[in-house]
Amino acid sequence: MNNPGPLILLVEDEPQMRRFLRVALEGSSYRYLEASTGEEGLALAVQHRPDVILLDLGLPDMDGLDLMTRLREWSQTPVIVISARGQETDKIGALDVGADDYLTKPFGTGELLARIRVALRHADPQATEDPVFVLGRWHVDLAKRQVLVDGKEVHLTPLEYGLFTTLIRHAGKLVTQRQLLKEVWGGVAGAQPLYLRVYMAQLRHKLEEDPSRPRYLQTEPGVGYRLRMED
Amino acid sequence: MNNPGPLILLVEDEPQMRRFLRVALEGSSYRYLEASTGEEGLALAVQHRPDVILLDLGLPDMDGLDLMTRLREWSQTPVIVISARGQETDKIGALDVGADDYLTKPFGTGELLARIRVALRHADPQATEDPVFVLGRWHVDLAKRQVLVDGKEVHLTPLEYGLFTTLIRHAGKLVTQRQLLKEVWGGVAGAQPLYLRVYMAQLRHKLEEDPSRPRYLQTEPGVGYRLRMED
DNA sequence: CCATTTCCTAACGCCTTCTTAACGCCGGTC
DNA sequence: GACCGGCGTTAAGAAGGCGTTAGGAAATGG
Repeated sequence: MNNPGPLILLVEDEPQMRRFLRVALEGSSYRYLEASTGEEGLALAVQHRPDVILLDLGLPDMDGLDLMTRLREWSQTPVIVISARGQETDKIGALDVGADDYLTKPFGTGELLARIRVALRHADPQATEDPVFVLGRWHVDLAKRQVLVDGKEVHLTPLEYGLFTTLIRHAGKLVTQRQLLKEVWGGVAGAQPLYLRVYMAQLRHKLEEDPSRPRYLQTEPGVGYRLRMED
Repeated sequence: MNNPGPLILLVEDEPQMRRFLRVALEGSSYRYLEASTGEEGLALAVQHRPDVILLDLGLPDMDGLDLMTRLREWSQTPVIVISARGQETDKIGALDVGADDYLTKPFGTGELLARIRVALRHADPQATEDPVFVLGRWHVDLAKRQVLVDGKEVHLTPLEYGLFTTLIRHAGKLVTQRQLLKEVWGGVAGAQPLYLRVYMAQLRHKLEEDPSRPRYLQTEPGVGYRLRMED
């Protein structure tokens, strides 16, 4: 469950490029390592066994192709080459000594991340998980429309689920009664604040440890409700 | 079997481009097939099981991404997308629905061949079996359209099979009634939720141990159905 | 053209879900 | 300290959705 996320190794000597790559990887829940020379990169690869390697060919201490060759003597880790040189012979050379992809600078963050996903998919075809909202003992998979409490599935009716996910969408923020009624009941006339009381109670019974003292599903008297994020 | 060289499938509608690709592959000891439409491409893929597919996104009869999706339902064959569109969103979209590489026109013959070699390298030599979906006592061979329960073949009508595989394709996820009707009945007007009730009942009778208490084919009242994965 | 399979449709009873009402609790106000 | 409004809780009735069955229409295949 608490998968720490794939590990990416950057082998890149230019500080500017390293910063760019770091920013690209941050926020995508990847862990990453940095090396500024080929030798350092090889050492880190041996030590930490990254899931993907991003390799700049223009290194100061050794040729990128040599590094590829030495790496492939013992490791099948996917390598995405990043290079300023867009010559076809460069690409062919890198791909033929074992690189899995070749990106020419400049390139976009989105494409890089997509190609990293492809590389990860190749390494482990099974692992294609949905984004999951986690809070305390709750795991909510919006794609599956599934709610787990302590790993056990809890069934929610359409209105319960709608109310719950509306609060999740505005996690941490206060949501007014009017807003909840509009988003969950679809703006149909006849929706009353009473509904919220009833369904919040049902949600707390199904989800909260102590429904009478809700930890996360909190009431903001006279205004609305809030999904509390801090612990 | 004597290895006659990898088989490449070209899916490309422009004759000019097809000629170029054909020339690129000739002399490299590749065998190749050609399709000028998406449907033809899918048919050839099913029949001949190519080792690599070169796919042009700009097809006349169907969207390239749809073709990718339908192909990935049963096949892990590496796909190299070839496109005139170099937009980053195009690349990301194609890579995320299962493409293994993305080449923007124009490109060099050498690079294409190198990327084909990468794709062939990725293809696991021993993983040539049909993709089989296994769940409990069920074995579903998506390529052969064959369903086994406890090793015994169970016959499903086309609609039953379509409904079942649609749920398999979204295994674990909830599929709304609207979605099922659209994907199985093809968006034809007149498709009613009643159909789902009838065919789900038939599926449960043919597949579930206790049809009155389905273990896998579950109803989400008011929303849709789900193929439950966990036990 | 006939036999067989497959699909559509209607009817009925059961079950989940939604709505609504009643009541008790808590806090604030006069 | 009594009143009042907002909230939580529970339960019961209403409404709608679902499973099931069966028979006729349509499509399929020889």
